[in-house]
Amino acid sequence: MSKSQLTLTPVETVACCSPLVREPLSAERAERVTPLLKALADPVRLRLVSIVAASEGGEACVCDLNDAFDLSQPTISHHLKVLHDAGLLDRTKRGVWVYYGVRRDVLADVAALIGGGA
Amino acid sequence: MSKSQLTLTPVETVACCSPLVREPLSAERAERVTPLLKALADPVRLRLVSIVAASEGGEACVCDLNDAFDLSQPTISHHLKVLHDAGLLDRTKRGVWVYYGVRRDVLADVAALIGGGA
DNA sequence: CCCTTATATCGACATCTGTCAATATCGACC
DNA sequence: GGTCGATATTGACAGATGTCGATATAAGGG
Repeated sequence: MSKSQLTLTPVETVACCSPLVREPLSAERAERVTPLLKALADPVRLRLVSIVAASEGGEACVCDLNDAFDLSQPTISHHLKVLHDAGLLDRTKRGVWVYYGVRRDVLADVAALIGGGA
Repeated sequence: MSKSQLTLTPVETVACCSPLVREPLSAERAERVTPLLKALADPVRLRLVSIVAASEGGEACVCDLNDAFDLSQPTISHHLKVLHDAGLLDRTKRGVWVYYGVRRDVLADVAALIGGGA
């Protein structure tokens, strides 16, 4: 690990340490991991991740995602941005379309943090 | 399962189904699971769960939890209530003290939902 | 009984968040 | 270059959330 502990991103932080139940989480680690959980803690975003993850190749076009919800296009775009900024979704532009792909490794790290001691 | 799907609690819902990445989460399931993630998606509550879970016997006294934070006692009490209401922590009163214990099974179910396909 | 100690509830407040309509940007195609 | 379709950004607003101080409740000890 070349980066200083002080500059770890949420994704790096959640990947680096023992699960919740092993030893108390430090305040700094908790602060850095929380954005990932906040990103998942919304019904629309949870479904977005799920739809993307369950799609072939683990990615889906925004046009399809918009159709899956009864929400405005800007709202979906906003939620996708939140998930992307958190590091949970990759973004790829192909022609006019944008595809979001799930970071399964990050999901797995989050899961390991929460349930790693069970 | 004796209860109707319509009355499932968050804890029951998260325990019952396939992970995010297997098949798209329905809107109703997403709505029912989200409270659990919201409960975890706060740095103070994440640390509370961690401290409780890492304690001997998987439970800790509120008095100790208060001391671990630079926050007012009502604030900690509020966060513990959120975690308890979500079904993540058990509450036991022993004499004057209240002990909160972690529901490892629920944590495991949440983890399985998020990372179950990795 | 009263007092003390532990925990919860209430009311208030500032901040954060989800949503939309309007608008901007970016690519492709004519 | 102009237009059109796909996605992002902006600004506004209502409602949710985290925090506190003050107060309530509950249990034990004198």
